[in-house]
Amino acid sequence: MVACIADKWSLWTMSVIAEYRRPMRFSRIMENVAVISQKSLTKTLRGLERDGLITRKVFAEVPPRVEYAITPLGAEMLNNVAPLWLWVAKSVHRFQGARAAFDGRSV
Amino acid sequence: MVACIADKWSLWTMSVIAEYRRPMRFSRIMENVAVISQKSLTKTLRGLERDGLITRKVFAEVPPRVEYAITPLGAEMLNNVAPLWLWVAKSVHRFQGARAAFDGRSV
DNA sequence: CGGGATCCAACCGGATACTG
DNA sequence: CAGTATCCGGTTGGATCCCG
Repeated sequence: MVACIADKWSLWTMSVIAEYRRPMRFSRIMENVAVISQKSLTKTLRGLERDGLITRKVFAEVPPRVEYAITPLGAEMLNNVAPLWLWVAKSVHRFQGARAAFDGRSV
Repeated sequence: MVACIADKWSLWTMSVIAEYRRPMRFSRIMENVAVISQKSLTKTLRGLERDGLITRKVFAEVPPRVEYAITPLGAEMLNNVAPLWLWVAKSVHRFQGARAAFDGRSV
């Protein structure tokens, strides 16, 4: 549990919902998380909801409408992940350098 | 790549090596990461070495000796992960609360 | 539209056995 | 001691079909 940090899609999905700044529908989320399959998105959203990071609101309409939104806990988590994410982005070249050296040394 | 953050064992392994503050042998690492299998530890260490987060030094002795140590990049990464880790630890009860509410509501 | 159900390939990680 | 090699069950995630 709380796999939302390590999970392949969770952080990306959360940031998409958070940046939208208003309730977001399933299909719109799927557009923005791009290559995710609908099965994985469903599973990811359920997990996030389960952990209290997003809310899920179903409207009894035809066609159905379901809206997702970030919770305070979710927003707080994103804020806490941000610094690390920025550091990684800033340091990517160092990882790549190390990787290249490693791969090259045994040629 | 740079899966070292999401990976199941990488962070734990890194922190064990870092806290040891001197070169650490394979078997000692395995003792401290407790339940890890030796296969997974080997794979984890190789990945960390590949990303430049730890060093691996092999001594031509019998029996063999291999020593691992944290690199500056590795130490820096741990420092950047620490705040998030602390926040998660501090907030675990909130996740648990959300989880309990979610599980209980559909009974 | 927002899924659920099913099938399937790929991968992960543990257990065990063997080795230089 | 520090791995490598093999097997194997469980999970992940995509693709497809169906449904209210």
